Amino acid sequence: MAALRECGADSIGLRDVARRAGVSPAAPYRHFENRAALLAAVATAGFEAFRGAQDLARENVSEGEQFAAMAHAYVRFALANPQLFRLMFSAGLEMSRYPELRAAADAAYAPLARAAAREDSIAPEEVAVAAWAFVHGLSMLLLDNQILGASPANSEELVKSLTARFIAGMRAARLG
Amino acid sequence: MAALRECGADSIGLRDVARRAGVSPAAPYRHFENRAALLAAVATAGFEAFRGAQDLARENVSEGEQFAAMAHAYVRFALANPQLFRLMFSAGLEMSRYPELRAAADAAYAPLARAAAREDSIAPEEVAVAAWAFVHGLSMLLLDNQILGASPANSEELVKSLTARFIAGMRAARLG
DNA sequence: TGTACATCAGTGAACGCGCGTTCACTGATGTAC
DNA sequence: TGTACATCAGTGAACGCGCGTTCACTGATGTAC
Repeated sequence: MAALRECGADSIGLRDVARRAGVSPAAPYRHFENRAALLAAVATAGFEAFRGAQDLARENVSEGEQFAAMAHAYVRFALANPQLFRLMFSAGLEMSRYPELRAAADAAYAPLARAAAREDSIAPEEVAVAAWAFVHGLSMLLLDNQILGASPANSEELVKSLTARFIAGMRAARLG
Repeated sequence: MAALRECGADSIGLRDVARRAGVSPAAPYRHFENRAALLAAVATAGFEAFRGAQDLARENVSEGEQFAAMAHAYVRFALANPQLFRLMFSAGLEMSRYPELRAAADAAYAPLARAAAREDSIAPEEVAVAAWAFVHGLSMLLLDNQILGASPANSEELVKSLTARFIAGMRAARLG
């Protein structure tokens, strides 16, 4: 069920979901209180899949390369599931009203944050947020086609070199 | 006219704009071909205002502090004009169909890119995009209330220290 | 100076559409006796 | 083993709504002669 709307159009609606599930528009109300609750559930599933991708990315990778691998996976997930990614981060869902969503989002962020925090023992939380901002911004700009000369299709090299550069910055600052 | 919709609600519609301008729903068609053209025009004005804010931020600031000043201004603009910012970056406007929009967006990015490029003479364009991704991601995460413990209201300190950290990284990597 | 005309921003009513949501209902499933 | 009943996912029609867009129109403004 969660898979359907990842490749969706411009926005996600309750009727869309019902249609794709081959079911009448009223059927979702058997399972969700309203549209927002449904979206929250989809976003929660999205964060869980995202977390899975992050965990997968850091498997069989030496500790020093984990952050890079997860950053690549972060952007790849965004580009592969644009609608889902937007829903997860920019749909204005009230996390406070959906505790599982909050939990899933936090859990999804944790591995990346941990890997980034390892790079700076003095201010681990700060460096984690900075790293997050970097990969998230890169994802967004690519998704929104804002970077002149880069498209979601040909972005892999750009992502790799920018990430390497960012990591070099983190490490150099730590040593200095 | 451009000022009205900055404090708008969840999304911007043609009828919204007409309503706020105190005018009938059909009136905008005297000036714009359709909704997309109107949004493109608003976004263009947004980028021009954004560019103005960036230019203002780097005035009377020593060269070494320009990037920091512009990064702060970038985030401040996003938080002060959430709807406009989203329209500019995430509304899926086809820049190729609206050359003035493309031009305004490029012009708005230029000052920040130039300041970032000064920090690394070997790969100035790369460092510019990385810096952009960082400030953009920070803006987005704050706007979307994703950062636990930070809200648009109390974010100033966080932005300052993260930016300082990012700059330290850029500079340390350059020297190393 | 005065009249005729083109221009053009704005009107207001209407259109078709898809949305979220409600409603009384149907029909299959599983459990109690 | 068979009957009665509760549960519950899904139906399909309807609701009110706001949207983007079209249409024939009005009325003011400025220009040509």
